[in-house]
Amino acid sequence: MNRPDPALLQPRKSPQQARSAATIEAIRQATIQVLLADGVGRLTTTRVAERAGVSVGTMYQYYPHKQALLFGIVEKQLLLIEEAMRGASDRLMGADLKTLAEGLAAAWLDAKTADIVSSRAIYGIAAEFDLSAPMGRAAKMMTEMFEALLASAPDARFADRGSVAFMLAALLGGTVRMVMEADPTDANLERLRVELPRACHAYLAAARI
Amino acid sequence: MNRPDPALLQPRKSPQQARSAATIEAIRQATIQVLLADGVGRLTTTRVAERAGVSVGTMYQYYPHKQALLFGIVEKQLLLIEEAMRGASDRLMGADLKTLAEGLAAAWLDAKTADIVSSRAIYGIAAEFDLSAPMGRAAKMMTEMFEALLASAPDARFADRGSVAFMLAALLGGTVRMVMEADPTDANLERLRVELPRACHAYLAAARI
DNA sequence: ACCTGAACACCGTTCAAGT
DNA sequence: ACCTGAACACCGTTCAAGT
Repeated sequence: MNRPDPALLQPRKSPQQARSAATIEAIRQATIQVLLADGVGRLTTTRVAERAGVSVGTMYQYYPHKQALLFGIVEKQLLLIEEAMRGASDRLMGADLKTLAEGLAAAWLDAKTADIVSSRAIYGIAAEFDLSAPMGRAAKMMTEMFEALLASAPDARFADRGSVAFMLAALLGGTVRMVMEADPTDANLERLRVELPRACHAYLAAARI
Repeated sequence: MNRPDPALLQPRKSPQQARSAATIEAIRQATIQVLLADGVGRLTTTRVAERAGVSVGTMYQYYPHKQALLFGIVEKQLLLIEEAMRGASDRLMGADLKTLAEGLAAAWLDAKTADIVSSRAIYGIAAEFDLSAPMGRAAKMMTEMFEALLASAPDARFADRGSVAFMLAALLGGTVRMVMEADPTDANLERLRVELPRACHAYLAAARI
C-alpha cells in the first residue's frame, strides 16, 4: 500500500448543513461496526456504505478513499493514548528517576491494554496499512514529552538528554507493541507489568551522569 | 487481511520434474523483483506471473494465493536473521553479563541493518499483511536462545530467567522495529547503536539476584 | 448542497482445455 | 505432469443524473 497524501486523510468537505454532519458521523460509526463485526479483511466500501445507510457515492464525497475511513479510527485511538500520557506526565513532573520510570511504564501499559477490543482492531488495521506517518508523529511527541520530564527530575542529569528520551520512547513503544502483536496472553502481559518498569528504571539510571 | 492457514503458505506441490523446479524459482525471483521495483502496493499476481514468464494458472499451481508469495520472502529474511543470531549466541556462550548484553544488541542491530533494501521491503510487506504468526515464532525462538545464554553467564543468576529472556527479546526486537518503521535516519540508527547496548546491560544487571 | 447507483477499470482465483 | 488464458466474482472509485 502506498503512502497516501496526509492532506487527503481528513474528510473532504466540511458539512454545510446538518444533514451532511449526520452523514459523516453515520459513516464513522458504520466503519467501527464493520471493523469489529467482520474484521479488516472483510471491510469493503460497499459494506460500510450499506451499514451507514448511504450510497457509496455519498461516502466518497466525504472520504477520498478507503484508507481515510480507517485512518480516522487509528487517529482517534492515538489521541486517547496521547491524552493518557499527558495526564501521566503532569503527575510525574518533578518526580525522582525511579518514580518517573515506573510511572511512565505503568501509564503506557494501562493506555495500551485499557480498551483491548479497540487495540485489537487497531493492530488489525496496522497489519494492512502503512501507519508509519501517524506512528512517527506519535513517537516524536512522546520523545518531547519524555525529554521535558527528564529535565524536571531532581536527582538526574544526562550527557545527551535527547537521545535518552528517544531511546526510552522507542523502548516503551516497541516492547509493548512486540508483545501485543506476537502473543498477547495474560501471562505475557503480567510479565511485562513486572519487567517493563524495571527495564525503564535500569536504563535511565545507567544513562545518568 | 485474515490469518491464512499456515499449512497453505508453502508451495502446493513438490516438483516432480526439473521443469517445475525451475518454474518455482522463477516465480520466487519475479516476486522479489516486482517487490523492489514497484513496491507491495503494485505487486499483483498478473505482474509477478508476467515477470516470471509463466501464466497465472501455473503460479496458482504452486502458490495457493498471493500471500504465499510474500510470506516466502519474509520467511527467508527471518531465517537469515535467525542464522546471524545463532552465530552470535555461539560466540557469546559463557561470557559475562556485560559482554553478553552488548554483544546481543550489536548482533541484532547488525542483522537488521545489514540488508537495508530487503528490510525495507519486509516492512512494506508487514504493513499490508498480518505477520503475527511468523513473528511470534521468531520471538519464541529468540527467547529460548536468550534463556540458554543467560544460564551460561558465570556472573549472573536470575529469580525468573524465563521472564528475563522474554523481556530481553521483546525489548531488542521491539525497540529496533519501532525506530526502523517510524524514522530510520542515520542519526537515529547511530543513537540506537549507543543506547541499545546500554539499555540491555542495565536491564540484565538490574534483574540479577 | 447533497445524494444516487450504474458503469468502469482492475484484481485474485478457478478450471476446462491443451501439450 | 505441467501449463494456458479466458471467465468469474468481487472490489475501489467515478460521474452523469437526480432532488
